[in-house]
Amino acid sequence: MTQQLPRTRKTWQRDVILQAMDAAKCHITAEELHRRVRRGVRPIGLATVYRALETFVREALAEPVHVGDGKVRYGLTAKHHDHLVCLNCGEWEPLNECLLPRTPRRLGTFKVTGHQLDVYGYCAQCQTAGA
Amino acid sequence: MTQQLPRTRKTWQRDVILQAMDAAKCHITAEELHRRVRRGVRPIGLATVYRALETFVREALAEPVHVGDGKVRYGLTAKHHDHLVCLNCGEWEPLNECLLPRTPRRLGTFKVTGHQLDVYGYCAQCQTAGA
DNA sequence: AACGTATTGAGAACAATTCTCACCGAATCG
DNA sequence: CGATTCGGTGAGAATTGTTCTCAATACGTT
Repeated sequence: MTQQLPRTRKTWQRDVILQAMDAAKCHITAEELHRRVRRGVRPIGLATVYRALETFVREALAEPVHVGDGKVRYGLTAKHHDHLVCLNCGEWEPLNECLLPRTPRRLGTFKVTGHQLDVYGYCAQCQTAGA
Repeated sequence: MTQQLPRTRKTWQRDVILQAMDAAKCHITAEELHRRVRRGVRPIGLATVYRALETFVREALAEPVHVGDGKVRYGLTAKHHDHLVCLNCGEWEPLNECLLPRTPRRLGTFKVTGHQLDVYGYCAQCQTAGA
């Protein structure tokens, strides 16, 4: 399944999408990103948002997260942070301190560029609810 | 979104599903689980598999993983392990050593029961391909 | 400026997951 | 032990996040 990376071209759409990601406080879904990005003068299609995100991920510029519901969320690698996820209610919140401060650069032949950590458990509310 | 946990009842279907999960070497999808489970004497519906998995997750018996494609995979918490995920080709593999051996039991008011770590980067093949 | 080719947009297509609803059966209570 | 209650089950429909299609556009190079 190895693929040669095609040369990526610079487009104003990707710039806008990157700016929107940078403006976001936490990881956001492609749909949410699309909603924000379409407010601009020139509309950007949802498919383009998905494709841009795919490219960003391949370039290790962005990282996918899968907390909570079935939607994938994306964030800039530069603004990396992990999450607490409640197993009972599904709520999640960003985690300030990174529990994995220094990952090794390599693991065997694998070249490491980043990570995504979800800490599972129960939030305060669900604990008192009898979880 | 807090929900009271209903008392869960013991059913043979859930036992079968749990056994199938225990027999699996790594995390597997609900569909794959269903395929294995339907081979038995009495068939089990796909919806039941999804519902059982949801219950197991709420009880911290199983943990969801989202490596690679768009499918969610599940594994027993007891057999926990993390993954390496290639950003370019999407391939992934289980990671033997856990990079986060001891998570704190609590983080603020949050009660920690486990975690899921995805280490991102590029596999050997994609590195040589010019990634 | 012209060319080759990656990128875009809109909607259709696809697929993983959830929902619906009638029936079943595990746990509880008298 | 038998009745009752309410969570669980099955099959398929429905939902919805994501990818695909294809003609048109526009980077970047020559």
